[in-house]
Amino acid sequence: MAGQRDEGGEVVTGTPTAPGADRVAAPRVAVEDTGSAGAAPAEQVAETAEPTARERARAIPEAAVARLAIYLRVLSGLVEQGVNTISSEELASAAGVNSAKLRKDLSYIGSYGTRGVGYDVEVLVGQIERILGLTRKHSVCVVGIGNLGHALANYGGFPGRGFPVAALFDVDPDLIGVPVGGIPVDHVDDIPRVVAEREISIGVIATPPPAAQEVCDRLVAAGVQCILNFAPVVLQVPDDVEVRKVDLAVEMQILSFHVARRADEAAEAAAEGADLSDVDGVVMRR
Amino acid sequence: MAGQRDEGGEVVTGTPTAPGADRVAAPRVAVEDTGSAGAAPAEQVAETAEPTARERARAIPEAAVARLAIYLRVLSGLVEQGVNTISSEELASAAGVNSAKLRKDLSYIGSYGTRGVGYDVEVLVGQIERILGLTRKHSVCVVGIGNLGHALANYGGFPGRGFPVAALFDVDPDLIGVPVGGIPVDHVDDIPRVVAEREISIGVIATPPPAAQEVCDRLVAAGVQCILNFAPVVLQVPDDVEVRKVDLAVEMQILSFHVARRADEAAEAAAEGADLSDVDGVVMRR
DNA sequence: AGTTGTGAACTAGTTCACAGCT
DNA sequence: AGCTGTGAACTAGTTCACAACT
Repeated sequence: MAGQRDEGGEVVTGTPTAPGADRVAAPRVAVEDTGSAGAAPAEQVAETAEPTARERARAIPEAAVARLAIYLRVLSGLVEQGVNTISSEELASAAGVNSAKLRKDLSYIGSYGTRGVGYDVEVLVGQIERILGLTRKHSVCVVGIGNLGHALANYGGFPGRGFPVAALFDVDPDLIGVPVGGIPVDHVDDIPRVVAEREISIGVIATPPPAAQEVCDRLVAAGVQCILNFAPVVLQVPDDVEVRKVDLAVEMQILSFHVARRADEAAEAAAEGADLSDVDGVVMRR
Repeated sequence: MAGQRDEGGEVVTGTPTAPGADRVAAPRVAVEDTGSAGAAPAEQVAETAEPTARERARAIPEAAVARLAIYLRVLSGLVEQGVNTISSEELASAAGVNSAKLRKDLSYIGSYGTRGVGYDVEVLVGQIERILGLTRKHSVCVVGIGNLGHALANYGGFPGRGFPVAALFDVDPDLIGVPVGGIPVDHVDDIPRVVAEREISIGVIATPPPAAQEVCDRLVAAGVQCILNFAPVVLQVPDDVEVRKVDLAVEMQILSFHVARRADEAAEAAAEGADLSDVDGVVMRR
């Protein structure tokens, strides 16, 4: 019975060129279009149209990927409760989506259900983990050990297993060497070495805004291709780097927008329906 | 070059869990849907087609709202730098979107640009603030004063101004009364009283997963209609409550998916294009 | 009978491209 | 000459509705 809203978040896959040459801007070469970027020798390989297993993964809509992660969490809970089988209707309601969407999402990863019965919980867990790439380990580093960085480091091994925090970085000399959540903080200057040594594939930026872009550049230079950015800044990265951001200010402002919209609606309703027993004029409900 | 992707959100503010029921749905009835089917003659009031200021706000796509918040941040930076005017092209690039999208987004809030010139930075700041409801104060409470709760409380007055943290709650007796970021922690049992007294309109949930739903219920019962949820749980709320979530696990897993996809593509490319010289490393193009 | 998997229809969101104003 | 604002075209995502299967 609930209205639920799911936030995507923003995926920023590459942006204009180098950080320095900011306003160069060749005339708008649209997104991924045909053009082989300028001098790049990159030629478009033969564009085969056969849907291999790999193609399949590529074809999963971004929005569905986010939901698969949620289904996985719900399913993991079910495994622990000893549930073996579940229908799309049940799983959907536990995940806060409707069943058609759930089935469509699951169909992107294959056909693992049994008609008339439902889905085998363990099978589904396995398949979603496979698609999400959770069968391999992804070491994470956190840059910026302030309030938030501390909190993140202390989660000790991010969300569940599979995302061990393998390094922490900061610029503050007083912090270097100090263990937080069991891991000693390194200096950001050591990013190249440490990232390589510990095979870090995901970088988390929790620095103050002014430092974020430079930290990002360093991570990218060190080979990190996936970044989770908590700093309220729009990062500029090359095309082959994936950035997701978590932006408190934006979230709060979106909520604020809804508060305002709601108030306006109430005012409007009150204005015309002054006669109606407005009842739910203000807050209330339940 | 500029590959950019922006993911909006899913809008299910009033999902009637009843699968068949709806379907009538005149254009926008929305939000306060059929719920009170019986008594209240939810007459469609005069279906005026005039775009009042209010109507306008309602019509802004969710995805655009999120971006407006980003434009606002960029613009605020420009104000400080003393910039007076900016073109859609420039602002777009600073915000990491393309100019057509930016202009379309701004058009939802009105026409404040000057053809041949651009936008007046201060005017735009004012208008976006107005639309996002930032002209009023939105008091916030944080429930769950663990690592994350601490970090949030210490931001002291959330993102910029406008979102003062007015209360903190926890269940731990050792925490009650202890000031964090200047605010003494109250017991969750006091949610009803404190929320009312301090006119809190936004609740932030930073509790462990098992406690999240109950805390949410309490906040809702206390009249909070907007919730930002950090707990990895799908909250069930009534239709008139807006929930946004920040889910670390999901973010990490989406990144993991992209790492995997990338690796697959690389493998694939290597498989067929073994002859090609391009070899410039991993992946390219999307 | 019961439930999945999926084309087809629909809705939301993005980009194009250009008329219209300064 | 330049830049905004926006209909129209397009793309992505969601929901419907039902055939296919157990």
